[in-house]
Amino acid sequence: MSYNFDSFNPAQRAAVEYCDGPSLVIAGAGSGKTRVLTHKIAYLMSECGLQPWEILALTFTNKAAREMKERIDGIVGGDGAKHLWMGTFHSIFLRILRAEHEAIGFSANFTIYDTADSKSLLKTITKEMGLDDKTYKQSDVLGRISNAKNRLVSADDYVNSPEYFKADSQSRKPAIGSIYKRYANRCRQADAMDFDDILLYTFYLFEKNEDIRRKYVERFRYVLVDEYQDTNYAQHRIVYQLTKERQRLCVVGDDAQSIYSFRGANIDNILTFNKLYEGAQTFKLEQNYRSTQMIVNAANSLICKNRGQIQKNVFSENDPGERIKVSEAYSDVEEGQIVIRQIEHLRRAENAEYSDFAILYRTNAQSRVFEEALRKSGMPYKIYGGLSFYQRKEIKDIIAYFRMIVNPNDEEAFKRIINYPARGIGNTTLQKIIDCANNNSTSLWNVICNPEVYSLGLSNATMARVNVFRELIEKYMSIAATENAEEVGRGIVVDSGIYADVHSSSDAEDLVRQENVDELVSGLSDFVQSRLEEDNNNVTITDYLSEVSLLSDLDSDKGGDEHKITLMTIHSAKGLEFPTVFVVGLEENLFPSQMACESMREMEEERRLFYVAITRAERHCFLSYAKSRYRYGKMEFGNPSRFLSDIAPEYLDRRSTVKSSFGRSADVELPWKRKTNVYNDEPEFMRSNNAYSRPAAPSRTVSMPNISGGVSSFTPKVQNTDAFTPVTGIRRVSKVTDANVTNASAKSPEASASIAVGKHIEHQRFGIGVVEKIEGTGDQMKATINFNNLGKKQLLLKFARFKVID
DNA sequence: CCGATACGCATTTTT
DNA sequence: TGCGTATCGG
Repeated sequence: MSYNFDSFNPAQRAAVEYCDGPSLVIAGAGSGKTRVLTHKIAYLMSECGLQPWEILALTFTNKAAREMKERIDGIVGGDGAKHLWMGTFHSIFLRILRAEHEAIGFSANFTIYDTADSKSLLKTITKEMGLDDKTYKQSDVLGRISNAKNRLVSADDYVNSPEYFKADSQSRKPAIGSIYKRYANRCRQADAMDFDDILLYTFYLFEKNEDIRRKYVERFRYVLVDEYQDTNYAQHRIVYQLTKERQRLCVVGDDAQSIYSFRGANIDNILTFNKLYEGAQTFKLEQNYRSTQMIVNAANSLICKNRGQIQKNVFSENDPGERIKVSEAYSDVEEGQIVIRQIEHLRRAENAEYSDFAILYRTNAQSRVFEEALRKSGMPYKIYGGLSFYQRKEIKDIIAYFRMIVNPNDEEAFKRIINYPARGIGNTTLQKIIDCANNNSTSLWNVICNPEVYSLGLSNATMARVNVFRELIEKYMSIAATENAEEVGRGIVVDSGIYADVHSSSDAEDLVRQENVDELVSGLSDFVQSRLEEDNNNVTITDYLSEVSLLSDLDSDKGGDEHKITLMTIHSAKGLEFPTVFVVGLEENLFPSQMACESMREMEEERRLFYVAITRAERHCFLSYAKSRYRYGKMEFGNPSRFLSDIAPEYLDRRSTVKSSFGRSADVELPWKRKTNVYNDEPEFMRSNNAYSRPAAPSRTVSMPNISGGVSSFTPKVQNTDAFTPVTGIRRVSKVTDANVTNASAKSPEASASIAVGKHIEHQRFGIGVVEKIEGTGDQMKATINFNNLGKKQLLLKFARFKVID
């Protein structure tokens, strides 16, 4: 009956066991946080009598949610985890908003605008309002709006707020309020929400509909929040709405690893948790099981330079380990070589795998040099970051068609595809449609569906072209509810002319587009397939869209990427660990970033970022900086990062540091030492975003054409197809042609016939498992399979792709 | 309406 | 440097 806590330390165990009231788990880096979280959920189910659907567990990534579910199934056995309400804030609340759409005045199929859609709409709006789009840069304006929403400030609140108006006026952007107002109206008109709206509307849904709030309070008998240090105010308040009566919640996080305040995360949520939830128990997980003592100590000595943290004592009882090595390189290229030499050395000395290494940097642009160096030396690597699959133009175009079919009022989708592929509808025509829609407070789609009502004033020829488009969309709208997503998707890709368009030429660029389109279609096919296997319902394009709208960069760990060196930004490395980590580019104005030097808040966030970087390392951690590097095509000279001197010297090995042969010596007279620490922190209510650009720091750029010639010859090709070239975003290794896709979805009647309880089968996606139960007959025949890696799943044999192996 | 060329401007980004 | 957008000419 009692839970097995054998392998837990006292703090971990206490954190798992305490379920009666609010609790805050401060989980130092590498302290087994995920383990506590997953076991706590298992414990709630097995020891506290909670059903999985009575538990709400909020994470920050889809990947985290997926991995935790798998681990929970592993602990509990069976497939209970799939009934948990576990997912990102956005996906969980989107689900609730769709169910309660009437209460917020949206239709059930409202669209989610991604950042590009939002910016595009803002651009349209600034133009309409006759504002200068240099003063009202879309990214700035969107940042402001986003920030307001994250603080639960609606458009109406905003225009009525003297503070916001004053701040905007001071930065000479007094119209932001009216832009926000107009933006919000347009989103509503288009039946669309942006990412931040998901939280904003959830808050208002609960705030204004007590009955609905009660319903979910009743449902969620226990609430858990992971990465609490990265929640913003809106998320924090929503959690409070759901937990204030019962107070049964557990938040887990580490204030020292808060690195997303630029996106609105508010570290105060975790720092003041005990005030909001009085009597909350605090548990500190302080033993680090990941890293050597040296690494932990070095990280501690760094992070204690920040103020205002929760007191804790992270320690390691692992090997003492070796000091952190610091290397100085003359150039960015040499820095790459240093890293490579070190990898070669450790491969020989410790028999290390390529996958044991990670190269972490502050900005994506830094990946170039390492890519080049690794390619030259023939080492396999993979790069994370860059354009995700769903951000590619050809993919966005297709998705825009899907969006139109599901919600024809979607203005951004409309703008994107009205003339793609080209059908002779230009900007003038589009502008007329938009103006007309604005004047009549309706959607673009309504305007083209009722041209006589809204007197569009288009020529007959143009109107005819518009009608072709309208009929195309209408045709698919009418079949979207009954046909499955794959049929609809294939149909639209061909019918719209996209297929012909990407096949119109065969240069390298177009080949990539073709592959992407094929990949989307095969992804669609996979999606339909896996949904069909698990239940019998029709899988529509609406289902598909609601699945992909919150999937930004599809976690590319699909396989085939083992045995490779990992290159990524420090931000994306959060939560990961590697035996050996290289933190590169430790230079002033790069890390810490130039942008962070004005405010202490941001400087401390940079320091936490460095802390995160170091604590990714299990055994070896290497730091490096280059005295010169190419930036924006120019050679720049830099100084070593102040962070290097933030680490206590007894944990560093700076032997390899060569004294500078030109310029200033690294350890003497550093520019920031002359500065007193006066930071211009913004007023509290507009903090933590990038909405206002700061005055640029004086440039120290020096042009050095002679040197630049030599170095620029390393410049990699843009489009590369050799074997080591990583593909950013997701990749499916298999090339799936039309024919293959159809074959792949074929049923396997022979397999279904020979299946029996006790037999082993190999499923195409789920791997190997044992048949535990068979029920139903004919098309309804289902089997319960216990998969080795995934636990139990019910499959509908009619659709399942597997073979019997014994 | 589309292509070519010029300009300007650059963090981090789980959603 | 190199990408994304703005503008002009066909």
